[in-house]
Amino acid sequence: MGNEAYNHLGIEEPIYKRWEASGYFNPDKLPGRRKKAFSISMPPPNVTGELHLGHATGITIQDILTRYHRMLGEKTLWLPGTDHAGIATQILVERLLQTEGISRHEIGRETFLKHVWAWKQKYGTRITDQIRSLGASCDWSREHFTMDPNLTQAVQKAFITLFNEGLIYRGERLINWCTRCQTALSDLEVKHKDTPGHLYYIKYGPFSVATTRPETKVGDTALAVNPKDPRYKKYVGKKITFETESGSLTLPVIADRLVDPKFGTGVVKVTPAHDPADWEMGERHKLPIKQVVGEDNRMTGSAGKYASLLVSQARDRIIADLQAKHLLIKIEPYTSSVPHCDRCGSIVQPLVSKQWFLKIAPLAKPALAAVKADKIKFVPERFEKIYFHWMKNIRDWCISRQLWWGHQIPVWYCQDNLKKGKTCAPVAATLAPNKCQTCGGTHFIQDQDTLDTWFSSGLWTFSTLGWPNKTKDLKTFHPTAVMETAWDILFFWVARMIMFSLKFAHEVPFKTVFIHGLVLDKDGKKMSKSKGTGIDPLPMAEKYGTDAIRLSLVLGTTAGQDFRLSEEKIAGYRNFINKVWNIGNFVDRQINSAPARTSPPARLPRNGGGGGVPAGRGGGSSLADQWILHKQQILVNQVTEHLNKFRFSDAGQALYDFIWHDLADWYVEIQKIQPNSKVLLGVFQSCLKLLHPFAPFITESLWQRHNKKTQLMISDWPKTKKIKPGADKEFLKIQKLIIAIRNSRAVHKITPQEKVPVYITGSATKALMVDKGIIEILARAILVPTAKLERKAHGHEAGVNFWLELPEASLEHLHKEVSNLKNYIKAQENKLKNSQFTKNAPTVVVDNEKKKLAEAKFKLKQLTK
RNA sequence: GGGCAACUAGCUCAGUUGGUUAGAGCGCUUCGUUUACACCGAAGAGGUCGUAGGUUCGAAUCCUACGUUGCCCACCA
Repeated sequence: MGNEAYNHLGIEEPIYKRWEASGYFNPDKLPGRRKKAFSISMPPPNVTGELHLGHATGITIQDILTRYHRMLGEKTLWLPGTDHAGIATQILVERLLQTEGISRHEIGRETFLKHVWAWKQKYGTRITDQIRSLGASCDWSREHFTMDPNLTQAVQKAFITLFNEGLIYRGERLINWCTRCQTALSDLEVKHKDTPGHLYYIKYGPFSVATTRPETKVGDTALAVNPKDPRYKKYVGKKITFETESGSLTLPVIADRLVDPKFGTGVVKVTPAHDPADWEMGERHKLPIKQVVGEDNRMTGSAGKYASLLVSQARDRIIADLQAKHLLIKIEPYTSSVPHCDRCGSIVQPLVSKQWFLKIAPLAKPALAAVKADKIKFVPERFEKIYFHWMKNIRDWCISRQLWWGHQIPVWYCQDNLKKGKTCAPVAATLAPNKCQTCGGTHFIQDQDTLDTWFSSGLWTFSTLGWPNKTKDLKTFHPTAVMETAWDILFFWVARMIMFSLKFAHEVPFKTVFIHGLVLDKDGKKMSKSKGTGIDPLPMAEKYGTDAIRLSLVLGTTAGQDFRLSEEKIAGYRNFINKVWNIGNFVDRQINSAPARTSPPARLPRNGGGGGVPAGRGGGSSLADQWILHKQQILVNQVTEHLNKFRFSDAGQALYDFIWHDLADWYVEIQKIQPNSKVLLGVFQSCLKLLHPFAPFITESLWQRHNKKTQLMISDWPKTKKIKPGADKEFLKIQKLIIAIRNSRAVHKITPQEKVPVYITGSATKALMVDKGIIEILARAILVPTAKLERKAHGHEAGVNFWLELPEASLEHLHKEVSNLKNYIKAQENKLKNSQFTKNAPTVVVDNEKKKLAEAKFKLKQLTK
């Protein structure tokens, strides 16, 4: 009975249901008077998302923080939600419709959006259900979606405010255009990949010009050289006329610092419409802009005879034409950095387009200052540097997307004057204005574009609490305490939340940013679904239990550091969970079967030899009881301290070590000899509390065996106390002696069944004999106290010499120890002889070294008697 | 081109402001079904902390170079 391994199946789901039904995920329903508020905003996963280990890591850490602070008695809110994920969701639904042969252009915007909402209705809870299965104790009654009416209201309010302040503007500028997604992208959504290609050297009159994109040469509007380059000084400011693949052309020669004289030939063709650097030069020198690549990835009408060709075709044609005219000097293999769409992976075309932009500098400045002033702290700290660097070099943010799924830009254009060929000033408003302020017209149409998904997520911490309304939640829970996220969305999201929150909520969005690492596969590669190298957390949870998954994602990891995960690791923590389960079974058995034996054996008064056990403390408790209670209190202090400092791994590791190696390996074994079920139960329940944030299911399940009416989730966190040093000293001697005897037995190949007489002698003999029973059983020995040392000892520990009764003395195993001791003593003596050391080192350190030397010498003497 | 991180036992990783004879898990070796647990217990082997210098009484820990790997940022055509 009760001998079965822990089976999480059938345990986790009812427990989660009970938690949720209790209402305690909601801070308003928590019992007791809770003054201090603690809140975390959950980074909203994409509605299209499927739970991966990255989510699981974040959810686990956030849940640890949430459960910990709830147990501390704080008014704790963890607010969940999902993100509409503009591009990702639109692509997904488009593909879905395509399988039915429907294109979104056929059905139109309104019908398409109905399909997307229907999809969201159907599958949008998948990700939140998965988050529930991880045990997340977030307040589902406050769940939000970025396109909820109140969040949409927040987005509109934010946009209109920025618009009216002149921080949002519309303009024709060079942007990143994904020809596949058919939308503009922000700089962040573009990933540069080193791509092997060619460097073409083309004859431009007197110059040789190197380029990787010869097809853009039909869009050239200048040639540029470095102002300091003596080779070309005489050309600067002049116009040159030269032969091209399509006839003769005249271009000005400008001087610009952007040109690197060492690269290529030091002469650059300038194509302002299709290259960021060229665009910048074009602005500086007021160059004409000639767009030759269109949004459809084909050459435009301005490209002359190459018009309507695909970009790649145009390139081949131009090269052929140049060759025919002997204008191509040479081709070199060359690897250059080519922009790709972060979403779909196709090549991004830089081109000029009319888009909405957010002026970022006025927002970035306070966002920088807040972190500099430590109003926001990053854990680990090094990410502040990365944040600063990015913030300082940030450029205006292209916020409009040519998508249908998202927040439609709340800007209205008057149509009436348009007929007369005039344009009125656009108006930013939630609804169409009644009357045009410019012309009195009454017909308006709304801007067709939507906002970048990250515009709405940037408002997340406060829009979910009710902003722009002045709600109680906003007042109570904002700023949030911690933002827990991965480093890969530091710029996308964290930086923008800081800017927006300072702008609109007039305070920081969170006080600490905790950054976890990415989960890598066991070969150290980023997990990838397409490559099949990923571990899917849900089947793993099914197999090993959710608690084991949670532990494997937190223990043995460091903040900000990517870490590897393997199934073996998860199995290891499953074993630990099983250990906890079995300790629970043992505790039950002790309580039920041995209630009469709870009083410990009578104690002899201890002399302790100075600094021993505090006499009054613990009354009738045994040395083992005192030891475990002492260690237990150290554990409470450590776990609390680690959690306060976001050292989740250290906290979990301390628990793992204590529960397995102190509680199970020693104290439980001693309970079989010297039961004290009161202490046992107390220590165990304290462990359940400390472990609960990490492994909520098993701890709650075990807790409710003895506390049917209460929930561990809302029990009080154990209190930290000052540690009295030395309270464990006497028991440590017993432990050492047992280990030493076991060691000797193993070396001498004494089988475990065989109980052997062990002779002990020395000053501590009397004290140790008090716990004779423990030593004899755990070391499988019969202790024989002896007046004096009768032969060479097999060991010296804890103030006694001991030797085993063996037909022949075999002391070989001691040789190594003796030689180690000798070496150590020599090193210590040298150290202490060094006057520089004794002079400079703190006295505590010196004294400690002296003490260690004395101990080693004494031990050596005992062993060589 | 700039920057960041990692390099510690066969493998995966700790090592909290420099101070015990550098730790854990897995794996390995030997032994063991002792009434919580074989998803277990006991004992053990295994590391000159990437390399070379430097600072210091003292360095895995601080500084400087270098090497290897990974990542981020960047307008080098």
